This record gives sequence, C-alpha cells and structure tokens, in this order.
Amino acid sequence: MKIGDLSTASSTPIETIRFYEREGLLPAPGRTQGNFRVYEAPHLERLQFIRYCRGLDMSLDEVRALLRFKDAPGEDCGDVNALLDEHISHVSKRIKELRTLEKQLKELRQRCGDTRQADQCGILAGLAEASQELSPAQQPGTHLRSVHKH
Amino acid sequence: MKIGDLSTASSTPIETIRFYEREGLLPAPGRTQGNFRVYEAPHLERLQFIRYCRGLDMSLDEVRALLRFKDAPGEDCGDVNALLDEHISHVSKRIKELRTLEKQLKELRQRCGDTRQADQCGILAGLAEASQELSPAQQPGTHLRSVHKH
DNA sequence: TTGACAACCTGTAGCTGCTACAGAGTCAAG
DNA sequence: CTTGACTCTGTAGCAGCTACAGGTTGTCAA
Repeated sequence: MKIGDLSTASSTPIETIRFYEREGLLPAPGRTQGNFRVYEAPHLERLQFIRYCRGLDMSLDEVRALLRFKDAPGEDCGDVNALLDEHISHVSKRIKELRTLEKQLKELRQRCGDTRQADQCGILAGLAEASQELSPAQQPGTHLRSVHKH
Repeated sequence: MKIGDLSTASSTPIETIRFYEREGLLPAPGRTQGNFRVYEAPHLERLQFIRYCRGLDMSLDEVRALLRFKDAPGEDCGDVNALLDEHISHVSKRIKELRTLEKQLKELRQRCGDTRQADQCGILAGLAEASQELSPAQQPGTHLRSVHKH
C-alpha cells in the first residue's frame, strides 16, 4: 500500500499522514527501492484509530496517550478513564460557555432590528456601551479557546 | 499613558497590544522622545471594544469589520446585522456539534466503569471497534474546528 | 555620579494541527 | 522516450497570540 492508497482508504490527506509520522503517532513504514513509503494493514488500522479520536476532538497529545495504552496491553487503564473524564469535562465546559455566549449575542442582535445609519445602530452602540462597563460577565479571551486550551 | 498602563487598564497583555497595532486594529499611537508609545483615552476605549468583541468569540476579521463601521458612522449598518447573524449561527452550530460529541464521549466512557488491564479496557476496545467501522456518524476533523473555521 | 532595576523597544520563534506549496525524483502506460 | 500521475523532502503559512533575546530608556537611591 502506498501513501495515496492509505490516504483514500482512511480519508486522510497525504500531508496529514506524513505529519502524523513526523509527530510519532504513526510508525515510520518500510520503503520501496525508490524511497516510497509502503504501508501494511496495521498502519491503516492505527491511522483510523487516530482519525476517530480526532473526530472526538481529542488533542494529539491525548491520542498519543491512548496509543501508548494500546501499545502496552498489560498496564492498567485507570489513566485512560481519567483522560476521557477530563476530556468530557472540557467539552461540557465549552458547551456551557458557548451557550452563555449565544445568549449574549442574541440579546445584542435584538438591539438593531433593521438597517439604519451606523451611528444609530443598536448593535454597535450596545458593544461600545458594554465594552466600557468592564462587564462582570466575562473576561475577554475566555470563550474563544478550543476545548483544549488550559 | 504608556503601554504598561494601557495594559493594566484593559487587562490586555502588552504583547497583545503591540500585536493589535501591527494588525491594524489599534492605530499607532504617538511616541515619546525615547520612543515609548503614548496612548490617549480613545485608544483605551477602542482596545476595550476589541477585547469585548473577542470575548464574544469574534474573529479579528469580524472585529476589523465592526471597527470600520464605527469609523464610518454615516453608512448603513445592514452588514453589521448580517455579520452578527452569521456569527450567531456559527456559535449555534458549534454547540450542536459539541452536544453530539459529548453524548458520544459519555457512551464511550460507560464502556469501562473501572480500572482493568489495558487490553480489557472497554474504552480502548470501543475506540478500536468504532474506528474500524468507518462510522457513519462523522468525518474526522468535523468537530474540533473553532466556531470560525469555514 | 553611579549603579541597579523596572519598563520599554524591535524582531523573531513557538504554540496546535494541519495545509500548501516548490522543486526534485520515481514509475507505469502509450 | 515522453507524458503524466504519483511520490519525496523541506519550508512557509493559517489564527491569535505568547515568549523569548538582546538592546534602550527612565527612575530612584546611595
């Protein structure tokens, strides 16, 4: 299997596959005489595992940790459970944040129902006002984080 | 007002202030003879506006657009409304995604109630299994996006 | 006056997780 | 033998900062 085949089989861009190899998530495969990568079935399986975890929004570090456990079947899996619990709590927290945000944005949107001149726009006015009140609601920068930051 | 004062007044790191200036969000302020930046009240106001919008998870491009409207009070604000509507729909979409994700993660977590050997861990087994099924549920990479990507 | 120390300056590199080149080599079909 | 598809390495870019390094400037006390 060459990289292109692996790419289509796993719906993963070629560059991403090479990136995972550089990052140590995928083991370096064998090479042909012409220096092309040659993959076997286990590579595909591992790559699909990685992609699935990424689809669950885990960071590469989290995926790395899970792979270490897969590679060490004798050890106990308490840390796997802990990792997942923490990930879940990140996600739940982020959902809460976004819901608060959604509410704020909708309130703001209410303030300008229609097209007017910009200097009479309720939205701009609302933003200007709120920003001067050092609003207690939130510190800037709290929301935009992905589920993983901090 | 020197940059340190502006930084504390706005709870914004100094480096971020300089970054906003490079990005054209904050106008370049005057300088002392010693080449230190000197800010006036309008700078603080504008910076707080920016930080507040960032707190609402708007991208710098979105903030730039809003600032353009603030700077051109004569124009009509239909685009402000449209920008906000689109932003709200980004956020709502992201919330839906995360809720689906949360559900999946919790189901996965169920599969391993307690500590066992890694090769008997229900979570690892569940992940391995699901990843081999090219699950219809989702394409990898769908979830992790911030509210802004695409 | 000197000397310490804080605050400032510019410029550059790093973070995550890719993505998109450039410029070169390899290989199979016609 | 040439075309074209595929692959290779290496580097730069995206957002939105953050964190240096290595150099000035300003302030205060001894």
